[in-house]
Order: sequence, then structure tokens, then C-alpha cells
Amino acid sequence: MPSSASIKDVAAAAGVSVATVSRVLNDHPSVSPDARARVMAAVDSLGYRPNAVARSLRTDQTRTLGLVISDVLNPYFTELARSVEEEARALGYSVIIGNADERPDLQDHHVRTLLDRRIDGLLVSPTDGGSPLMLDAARGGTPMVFVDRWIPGVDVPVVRSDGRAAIRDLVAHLHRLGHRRLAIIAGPAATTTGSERVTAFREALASYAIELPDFYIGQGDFQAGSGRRVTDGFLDLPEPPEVVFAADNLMALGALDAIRARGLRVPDDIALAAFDDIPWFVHTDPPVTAIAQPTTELGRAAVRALVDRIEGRPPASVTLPAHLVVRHSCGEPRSAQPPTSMERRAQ
Amino acid sequence: MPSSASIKDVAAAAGVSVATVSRVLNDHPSVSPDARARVMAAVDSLGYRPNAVARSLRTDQTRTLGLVISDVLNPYFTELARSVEEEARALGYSVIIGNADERPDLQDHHVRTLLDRRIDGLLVSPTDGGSPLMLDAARGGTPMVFVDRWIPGVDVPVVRSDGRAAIRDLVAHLHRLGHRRLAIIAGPAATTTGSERVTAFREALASYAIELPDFYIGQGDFQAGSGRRVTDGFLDLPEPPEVVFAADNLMALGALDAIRARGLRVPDDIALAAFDDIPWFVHTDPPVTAIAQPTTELGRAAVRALVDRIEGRPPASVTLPAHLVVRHSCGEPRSAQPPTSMERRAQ
DNA sequence: CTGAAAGCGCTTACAG
DNA sequence: CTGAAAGCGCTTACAG
Repeated sequence: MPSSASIKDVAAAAGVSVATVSRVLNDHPSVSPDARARVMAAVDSLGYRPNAVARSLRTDQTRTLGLVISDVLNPYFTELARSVEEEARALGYSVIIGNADERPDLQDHHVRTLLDRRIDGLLVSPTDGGSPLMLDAARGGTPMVFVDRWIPGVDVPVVRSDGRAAIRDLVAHLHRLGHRRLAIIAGPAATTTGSERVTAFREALASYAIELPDFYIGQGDFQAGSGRRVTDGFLDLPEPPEVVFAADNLMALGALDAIRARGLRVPDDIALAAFDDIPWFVHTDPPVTAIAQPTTELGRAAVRALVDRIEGRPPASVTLPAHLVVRHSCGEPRSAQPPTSMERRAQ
Repeated sequence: MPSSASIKDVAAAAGVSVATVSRVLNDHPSVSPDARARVMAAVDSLGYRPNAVARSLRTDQTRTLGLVISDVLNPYFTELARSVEEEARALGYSVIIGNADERPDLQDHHVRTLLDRRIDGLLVSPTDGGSPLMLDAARGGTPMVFVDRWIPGVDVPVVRSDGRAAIRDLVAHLHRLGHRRLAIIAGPAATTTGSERVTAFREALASYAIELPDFYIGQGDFQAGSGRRVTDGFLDLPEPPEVVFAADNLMALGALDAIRARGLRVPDDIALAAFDDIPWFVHTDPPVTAIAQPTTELGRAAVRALVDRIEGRPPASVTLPAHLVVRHSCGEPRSAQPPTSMERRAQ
């Protein structure tokens, strides 16, 4: 087991003190070339690797970021997580991901675990309105930034995208196609993205003098199962909506399931649009009209804000625009070939 | 900052020694009820949380598992990662995920980082045939198990699924539909899943006296871009294949992109099948015939094997069967409604 | 049942 | 340029 050698073994093998070993390992300038060479040789021959746990205890920093997301299985969050890890790595940090599965209790579990591990900073996309633990954490000493979703009234930078303009574009698109009975599958009201998307949708409809009655607002939880249940409910209405707008891609998948289970077709029988765009939407039957967030940029910006905070620079909140990607699920004519998923991702 | 209180502060507040505090925190039996109560009260009022870093250094265990996967953006691996975290949590472990993005250098980076952090055990799905570092790690002191992919000749338990029977079923299905020119988009030959799927495909074809010529074997890397390039190559052949079998779901996505970019239709112009099934395959145009792995069970079994090894019990390799899910992308008639993604996932 | 003390593997003033 | 020593926050024999 080469990895069990400690700094003491290296010092002994090199004939120097542990202080000197530590210095060469940390590129401290005041080490003689000779000592440096002997230490390096000892490190190599012993296969020595510094113990990060010991180092963290001593330096009081772990060079680790925590990321608590609502649902790893949601492609939007998977992509966000990937971007976060990439940027963090570039800045010399590791990231530990906690998957809350849209469950506040699980979210708290991960926040607690991460805090116990003394991560240097925490990135979170809160599943709810803020548990006592989360609030404590936000007020406590650990640098924190919210990404995608946030908790109002808490003094923490927020990195997110604003979908309101894109939702207005979507509603304009829908209205132009003649749709007047529009329904939404909402996310949990306790999440900002859950409530904001409904509000933005309602406001956009209002500018066309269209109401959003309660029976056209289905309460989902950002997971596929709820999209299915809500859509079933819409379809059972005496006057079902002409369009269903799912507030995330997973609920859109559930909606597709429900529509398909009844032998109905999109967009002929009912139109569908989704918040969050993913590569598969290009290839679904039909391709789904969606609102795309600049996910990679969001992840990058969130990490930069957090690292700024950790390293003593003033962090900035950032809001990036989302945009509408029109495809065929709302009834528009099949004319030009839309870009493929590869092209779209490259842009 | 409540989290900055240390065990010393708690001891002072409770009027006991740090040893006693440690004992109540660790549920050691020999503590008087009175001392216990005073300690608990102090813990509460200080908002004390034990420092996991210090504890790990002292106990030489981190209660953490490392998981190095080839690509988080691949839904198969995302689901695997989720299952791993879930089972690990049930057993009292955390997991740190390293995403190799199919790059051996990144894989090594994560293995190194994880080892430096002194994780208790390592789960890996190797991206290549085994870098020196990986080989060292496998021979070294850290408990390890391979999941999905493995490195031949290394004495490490393997938890994976065997797709050979399902590939035979697929070829039978394809043959019955009259297809005779079959091509495969392979994964990297340096990965076991990359080479095995080609071998199994070739053997299955052989039993129908069909050859698998080199020009019908496209070299991919399990990512969408390669699926697209390879498919383009197939389509440019003087005699293109009638069927393309993608060795994973991402390359199938790339294939769909390529086919679509030429204005061709699946299955009329060319049939498509994929290894790895995902919820979206139910809703693609057309629904994709795929080979499904018992992903959740794989993740669970891998964690159990690793924890067995960590805790001194003999770990067992496990091999689970994959199975064919026939949908419409190979040309079969559209008759009965296939199950929705929800139903399929529940079974 | 309890506490003083050693020690896990590092880093870093401090003194030389 | 170098080393002895202190100390990060815990746990755990050891002695009482």
C-alpha cells in the first residue's frame, strides 16, 4: 500500500525534517535545490501522496464546494452540475454533489453533511422555501450562493436565469397559433421557479386578455409522475385546455406519457410546451417547443460568484436571459428543418 | 457562526472534559445521565456540529465512497450514480462523484483526488484499459469495485450486466424483420463494454450466417458527436446498412441527429437500435428499440459489494441480465401501445 | 463514570 | 535555508 506513507516517512527517507518536506510539497521558495531533489526522490520511491484530510484540518480549508441540487435525474440539473464541476476544477476546487430529489428532508441531510465536512462554500438550488437549517446556513459562516432557485429575503447572491421574456414569447407564439385555453403544470409554490413561471405565464396571458383559471393550473413537483397526473386531470376536464405548458422538462415527459396513454396526439389533440430545453426534445414525437436556459453559463457564473465570496472578493448576483426555441409541439407547420441537438448545443 | 464552535467549547459550556463530550456524541454507554444531559444542552445552545475532517483524521475513515463514472450527462450513468448514492446513504456512507467525461486524464485526476481525500472505497467504471494510476489503486490499499465496465486481469470485484442474450434477441428481431446489412457504432475498444458489445453482436450475426464487415463497424466514444460522425460515414457508403445499432444511448442520439439532418426517416430509410434504455426512448420519433440494463440494481449491488469489502466481509462479483425492449425503430408494425416510460420504470 | 494525555498527518510562525 | 514545536479538532486506550 504505497498510499499509506506519511510525510514522516518521506522526511526520514530524504534525511530532512517534515517541515522541509511540507515546504517542497507546497512550493515554498526557501528550500535548497539539494533538499528539494532528495525530497522529490523520496516522494517518488514511496509513492507518497499528501493526506488531504490532515491538510484540511490544519489549514481550515478543504478546497471543496458543495452543490445541493433538487434532482440529478433532471437533465437540466445534470448539465448544471457538470458545468459547476468543470468551472470549479478550473479554479482548483473539487465539488461534492448532494441530490435532494425534490425532498426538503433530503436536502437538509445533504446540507448538514456538507457543512460537517467543512466545505469551503455551498451552492444550492433550494427545494423549498427554506428550512431552519438552510436559513441558519445562509446566515452562518459558510459562503453560499443560490443557483437557479433561491430563497427570498435571505442575503445570499443569486445566479439564475430570467424566463419572463421567453414566456411572453411563448404565449405570443401560442396566441398566434390560435390557442386560447392555456394550462400550466406548475412546480412547487415553495420554490421560486415554481411560482415565478406561473406568474409570468399569467401576466403574459393577461396582455392578450386571457385568464388563467385555477382549474388550468396543475400543481406538480417538477417530477415526471406529477406531470402525468396533472395532465390526466386536465384531460378529464369538461373543457380541456388546448395547450399544456410544463414548468420543467420532466413534467413535460410525464405529460407526453399521459397524452400518449390515451391515444391522443401532440399537437393535433393538444399542444405542449416546456420550460427547460434538452437534447432529446429535438427527437421527440413531435419535437418539443421549449424555453432554453443558458445552463452552462449559469453553472460557471455560480461557481465564480461563490469562489469570489470564499476568497474575499465581493460576489455578484447574476441574471441571464432564457430564450424560446420553437419546434412543432404547439401546432406550427412543419417547414424548415430545425437545428439538431448538436447544433443547438454548440451555439 | 454557530458552526465554528469546537468540542472544547461544548466541554467548557457543559462543565465536562472533551472526552465526555466525545462519548455522548458517539453514544458511548458509559456516560452518566446527568453529564449526557448537560452536554446535549450545550450542543444545542452552541449549535455545535462535529468536525468531520478532524474525526476522519483521527479514526482513519471518512465514511465516504468515491464513484468515478465515464460521463454524468449520459442518463444511464446518471441513474447509476443516483442509485449508488441512495444505497450508500442507506448504509451510512456519503458518495463523491467524479465525472471522467470519457477522458482517461480526467479519470485519473478524479481517482487521485479521491484517494488523496482518503475515501473508504472506490467504485469505478473505467474509461480505458487501465492507467498506471488506476492499476496502482486497484493493487493498493483502497477497497475498490468495478461497475458496468472493468479492467481485465485486475483482481477487483465486478458488478455489471451481461447484454449478450439481449443482443442475440435483438439480432433475431432484426433478422425476422428482414434486415441483413447490419452495422454497429461501437464504444472505445479499450473499454470492456465497448469491445464486448461488438463481439456479442458479431457472434449473434454469425448464427444467421451474416458477417460484420469492418466498414459496418464504426468507432465511437460513447458520446453523441461520435454517433453522428459514424452514422454519417455509414450513410456515405456505396451500400449503407439497413440497421444501425448504437452501443449506447448517447451515440443513438447522435445517429438520430445525423439521420434527421439528411431528411431521412427511421425506420423507413434506416433502422436504429440502442444499448441502454432511457425514458425518452418511449417518446422519440419513432420510439427506439433498446436493450435495458437493471441500472438501479447494478448501483445497489456495487455499493453492497464495496461496503462488504470495506467492512471486512468477502465481496462478490455480480452479473445481472439485460433485456430487449422492442419498440418501433427497427420497422415492426405499429400495433399495440407499448408501455409508457413511467410504467416501464416501475416494473 | 470521568479526565488527562497521546496522536492522527499535516502546516507554519519562530528561532537560528 | 532548516528544524523543533505547536496546534488544527477530534477519539480512545489508560488510569483512576
